[in-house]
Amino acid sequence: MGTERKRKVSLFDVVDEATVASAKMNKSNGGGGATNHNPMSSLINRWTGKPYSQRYYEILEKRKTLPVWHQKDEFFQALKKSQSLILVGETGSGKTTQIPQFVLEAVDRESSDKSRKMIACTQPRRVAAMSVSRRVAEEMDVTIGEEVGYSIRFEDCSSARTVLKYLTDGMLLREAMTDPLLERYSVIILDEAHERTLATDVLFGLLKEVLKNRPDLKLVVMSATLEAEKFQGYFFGAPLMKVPGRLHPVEIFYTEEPERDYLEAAIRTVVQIHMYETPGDILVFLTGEEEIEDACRKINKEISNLGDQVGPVKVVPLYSTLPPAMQQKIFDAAPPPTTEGGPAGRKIVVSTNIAETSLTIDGIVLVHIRGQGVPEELQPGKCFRLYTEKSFHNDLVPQTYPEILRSNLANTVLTLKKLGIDDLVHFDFMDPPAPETLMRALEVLNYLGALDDDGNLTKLGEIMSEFPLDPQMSKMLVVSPEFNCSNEILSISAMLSVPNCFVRPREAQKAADEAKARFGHIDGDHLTLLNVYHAYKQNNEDPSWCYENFVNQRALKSADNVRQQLVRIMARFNLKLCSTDFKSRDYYINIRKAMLAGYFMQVAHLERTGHYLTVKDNQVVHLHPSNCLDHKPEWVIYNEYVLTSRNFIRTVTDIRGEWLVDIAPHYYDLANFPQCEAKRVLEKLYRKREDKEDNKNRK
DNA sequence: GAGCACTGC
Repeated sequence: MGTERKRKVSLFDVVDEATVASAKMNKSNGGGGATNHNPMSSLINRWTGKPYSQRYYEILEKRKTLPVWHQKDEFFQALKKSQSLILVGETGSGKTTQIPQFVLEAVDRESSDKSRKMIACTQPRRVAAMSVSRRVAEEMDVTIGEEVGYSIRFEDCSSARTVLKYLTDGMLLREAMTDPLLERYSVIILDEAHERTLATDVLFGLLKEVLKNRPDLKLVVMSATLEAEKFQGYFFGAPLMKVPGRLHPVEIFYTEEPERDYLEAAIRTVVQIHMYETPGDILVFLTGEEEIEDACRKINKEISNLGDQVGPVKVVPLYSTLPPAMQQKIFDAAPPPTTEGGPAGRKIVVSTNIAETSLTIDGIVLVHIRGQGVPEELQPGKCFRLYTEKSFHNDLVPQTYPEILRSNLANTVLTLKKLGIDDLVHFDFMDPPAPETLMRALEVLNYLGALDDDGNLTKLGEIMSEFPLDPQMSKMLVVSPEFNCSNEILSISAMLSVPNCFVRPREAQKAADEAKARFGHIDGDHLTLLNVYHAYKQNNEDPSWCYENFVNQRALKSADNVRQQLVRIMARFNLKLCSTDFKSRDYYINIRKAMLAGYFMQVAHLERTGHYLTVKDNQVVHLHPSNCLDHKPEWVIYNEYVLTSRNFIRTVTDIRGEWLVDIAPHYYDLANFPQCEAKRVLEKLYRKREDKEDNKNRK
């Protein structure tokens, strides 16, 4: 009874005025310390049942300066009135951290029922889901993973107590596959909707359906100004609320002349900022992992060469394949001065575009960018652009074409089928893909046996849809036990799912090529990848072994992670984990056959002219020079078709024509096969097979 | 004889 009363008193809105007053009072008393007598300390945290910490009040005071706070009541009313709501806010408005808390407060007012449903807030990127949820947990004075949590691939940091869950859009889509009405949620917030990821677009259409069937569910779509009216029109004319961004003075500097070597220019600029600018952290944008690691090393080296005349630095890389614990380092504080009163320390974050939007790193005041992102609203500071002003206006065209209009949809269609969407043609996409693209996807899934001839999901398709992989790869995995090699196919799938594991530094190309050749398997690149994985495990995942053999340890570690996830899914469907005896001559043959069972649509045939032609669509292709074959096989399967200086097929493996006829006769049905050399060869193979069967029957 | 990178499950 007593706790009930305390809880009611402690609701956020009641706390507001009083707490700020108390925080101010504490501040004027000399602030902060636990020894202070806080007159409001009797206020109890609604979630933990304990008094709020001093820090809570300090943070609350800061939160109240965010633009979004001035529209809190307006938001409550809009949310109450309408099932869906569009919220437009620029970076810096505080929407990502505050709106979910407002929603929580609104829901909490309506019902304090313990069996209440969760609030979901989606983000397009993992780092954002993780970092924002931590921030919100701190603001609410609760432990991350308890009342506030997050769920991303490989890491579920939530519990039965969780009431507010941040997750990636892809993760929510996964959840919808087992819970099509998303019944564990009462409110769904789609953040950064303007990014229009494939998952967001599918969620749009799905949620439109779900809202009809669940009058109790509410949807908040949050977006930057772009296309807000389009969202409004799409979501039944939902009310639109605008939140201004925080205005920060950001000075922008351009280079006078185009930079020849932007990496070198970036490093030079960072060093100069560190030497001459006022304290504040630095954020640098570069293009990729290798470049970032390289830049971090060089920055560290250059600054340590300067000795004591400059402050200490902490250089932190940030990119998606970095393990989460390393990504968290971007939130570490800048190092203190080495000597008392000496030059200030600085944190330097060197990042890909994952930090470009939707991520606020405290203390960043100097932004230094290359590329198309324009994070001007971060905080007061300076932005150094390593290109000319002219180039900024003329050359940097924002790419706004949604992913769904650019992608192969086989995987998306499989997901939609699993979600119970039968009529894809009439599915309410915000931007419908071309019908041919959908038809092509349906056809591929039918050939793979995931859909029957009526377009219905088969048992096989249902299992395939559970794997976070392309349908070809899931098919190969699901059938691999029939070829007695699921362990090996698991390893190959994992290796194909991570960034290229072969490192080839400019200064040691020859040594790197030699190292790669030692893993080479004459039958193809897939088997070479298998060799690398086996060698990595046999050497106990030793980092120095990786370094000496020019393989990227992070890629292998991540492959191992992916493999474990795939193993769990295999177990869920009682798919047997098995291997052919390594000494058997069938060991590699079985693996190659299993791969073909998934990739029979990605086959090329060597013509007498010496060129490869892809089957059915007859495109001239070349083996990518990174391949490790010592011969030109008559038939190959390939993992990727890359159009660069020529048409290349990359990651190729030798397979036999006979297998095509045995494993995928439905695809290699010559009745609808274009005239070509491959067709004539296949005709012979079919005749041979018939003869064989005749002989058998005669015996 | 070689275009790179990034995001998500």
